[in-house]
Amino acid sequence: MGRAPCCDKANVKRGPWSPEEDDKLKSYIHNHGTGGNWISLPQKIGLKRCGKSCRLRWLNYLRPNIKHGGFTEDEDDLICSLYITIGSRWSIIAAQLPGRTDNDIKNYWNTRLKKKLLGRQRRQHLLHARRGETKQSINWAAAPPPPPLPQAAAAATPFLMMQAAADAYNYSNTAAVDIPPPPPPPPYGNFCYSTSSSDDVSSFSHENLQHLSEGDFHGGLTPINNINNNNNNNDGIMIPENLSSYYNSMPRQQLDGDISCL
DNA sequence: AACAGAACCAACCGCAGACAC
DNA sequence: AGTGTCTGCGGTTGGTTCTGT
Repeated sequence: MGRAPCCDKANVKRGPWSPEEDDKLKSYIHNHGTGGNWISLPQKIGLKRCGKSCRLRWLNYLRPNIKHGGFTEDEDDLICSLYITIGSRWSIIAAQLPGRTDNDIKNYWNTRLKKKLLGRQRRQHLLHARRGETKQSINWAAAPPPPPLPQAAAAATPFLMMQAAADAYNYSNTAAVDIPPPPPPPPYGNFCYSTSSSDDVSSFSHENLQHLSEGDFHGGLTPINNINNNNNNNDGIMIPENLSSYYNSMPRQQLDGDISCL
């Protein structure tokens, strides 16, 4: 036999929390802790809430030292770098940002940061166009079969795909005439991107990746805390040292799936 | 001033893995 | 060992606020 059901959904209150409910939850947890069981907690306090809802409320808003809003440029950069590195693992990203919750970061990313990043790409694209610079065209159909990548380089693939998504965005928003959007990028697309951009996050071309060894990603990683101190010389993919082993242990297929939303 | 659409964000939903029985 | 619940996570929804016309 398993455990008792979570809660009777017909008899639980839903929607925004009142200050009274917040007070009850906060003072109970302050005095007794969660007791390791969120499901039974609302009953003990006399709250008509689902245990899941209590947990969410506590973790995202009531627990001490939570920061809301007012994300700094440094935090923006860190979130972008981590997203590029590990995808939408919000709990891991939140763990790198003291006082921030995964929900907060997720909302912030979805509503602002994603656009900000794409906006940067777009501006850069326009700048290149204005200067008369040309980028190597992306020939999706004719791309040769990808040679095997070193494991760590393969781990960077989500970033390349994100770049491809950003470029697809640029193409579809800057063209004078309607050009059909490019087809979805192949797993290891034939991309070419500047590595000297003024963007906070720089990239490697696929070709460059071929010449990188695992050491370039592991031993020679740029520690994530250094990102904030850098200017325009971030010509690499930055992986937090304490996350690189975790990240590189993940199956590639799963990681690629992380950016399917783009 | 009124309305529409966009942006924001708190909360809910559903899934997968962990775990109790 | 098997069953079914619990927990934690990421994705999504829907209400509220903001902004532009």
